[in-house]
Amino acid sequence: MDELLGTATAPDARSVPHATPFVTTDPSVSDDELNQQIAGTFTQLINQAHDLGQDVASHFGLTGSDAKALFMLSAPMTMKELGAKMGVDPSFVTSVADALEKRGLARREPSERDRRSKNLVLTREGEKLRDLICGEVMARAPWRPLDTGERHCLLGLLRKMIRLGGR
Amino acid sequence: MDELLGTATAPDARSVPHATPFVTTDPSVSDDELNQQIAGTFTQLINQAHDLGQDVASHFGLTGSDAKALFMLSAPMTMKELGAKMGVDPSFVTSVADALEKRGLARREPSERDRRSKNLVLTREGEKLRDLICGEVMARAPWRPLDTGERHCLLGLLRKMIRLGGR
DNA sequence: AAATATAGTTGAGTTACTCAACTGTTGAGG
DNA sequence: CCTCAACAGTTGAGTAACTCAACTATATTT
Repeated sequence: MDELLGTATAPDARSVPHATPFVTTDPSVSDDELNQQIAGTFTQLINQAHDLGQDVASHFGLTGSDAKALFMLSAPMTMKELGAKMGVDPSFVTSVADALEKRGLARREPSERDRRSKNLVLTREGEKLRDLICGEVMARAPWRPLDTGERHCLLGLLRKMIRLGGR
Repeated sequence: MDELLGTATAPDARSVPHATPFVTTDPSVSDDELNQQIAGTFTQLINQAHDLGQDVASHFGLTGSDAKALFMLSAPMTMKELGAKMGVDPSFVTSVADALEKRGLARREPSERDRRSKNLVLTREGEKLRDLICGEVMARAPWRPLDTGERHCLLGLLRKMIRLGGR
């Protein structure tokens, strides 16, 4: 966890691996303007992505949260872990797990190490549906119009934002 | 990896104005993997940004939607326009407008051209609060760790995604 | 053995919406 | 001018996506 930054003094080229943007810094745009424009497009994109998720999920008869959980359960994990990964309260994990179990997409398996905790495991059905949904989302993902190079660049920027922007 | 640096072809420059990413396309990462990783970081960022919005809004005693509306009302507009901009149902605009009006942050002004429609206008208070919130959000925005060049690059990519990725 | 912490559940409440049905206004066609 | 469909906004009911407080059943610490 603590390779957080590598170093604060590292050159930019290293901080965003695989994506070294050589940019024509346009001096006609002030920093404030730039930030405003990023804020605008960013929120638009967030809405777009959110709607995409909802749309695809409901198309397959799931709520957005259920689909999100399905996606994250590629590897089995305990309720607590899923809650942490989804960033939600444990009680909400219960209702999501209930929903998935009711549809036969996942099951709770008692942990052997700790009888308080339960592992969530996808069933075959669950895996199949996850793959279907995943494919549909990818096919309509917002980065569809970007070429490979641009995608690498995007990933680098996203990672830098997450590493340093969290909290 | 570095040997490819700078070999990116010039034509890319046209596709994303003001942001010309010369990218080291790493062949060790498959397209599928790349997309998966983008999907993961992207959803993480979306959550982060969403939480930021909620957090700042509630810190100022507003709901997230109210703050969003406040931000978008920099220029006055009709309910319908605000609904379109926020991407929500007209009926929800009513409740947001009610909330803002009740707090004295905005008021409904009857349109002169069309007596069915009403313009939403921020009060002085509304403008002050919007600026406060805006400042707070900017100070904690996820692109905080990006330098100016990287921000231009990001904006270019975001715009390309919105222009071509939307429905 | 007792006290405390932890994993998960239940129930109540909130926020952020949508949808269907209604009111008052407008604009186009007869 | 009159009608009538389309439209802006509102109301009320319902849903999705949560949180919070309180509880149960284990686990860990003392």
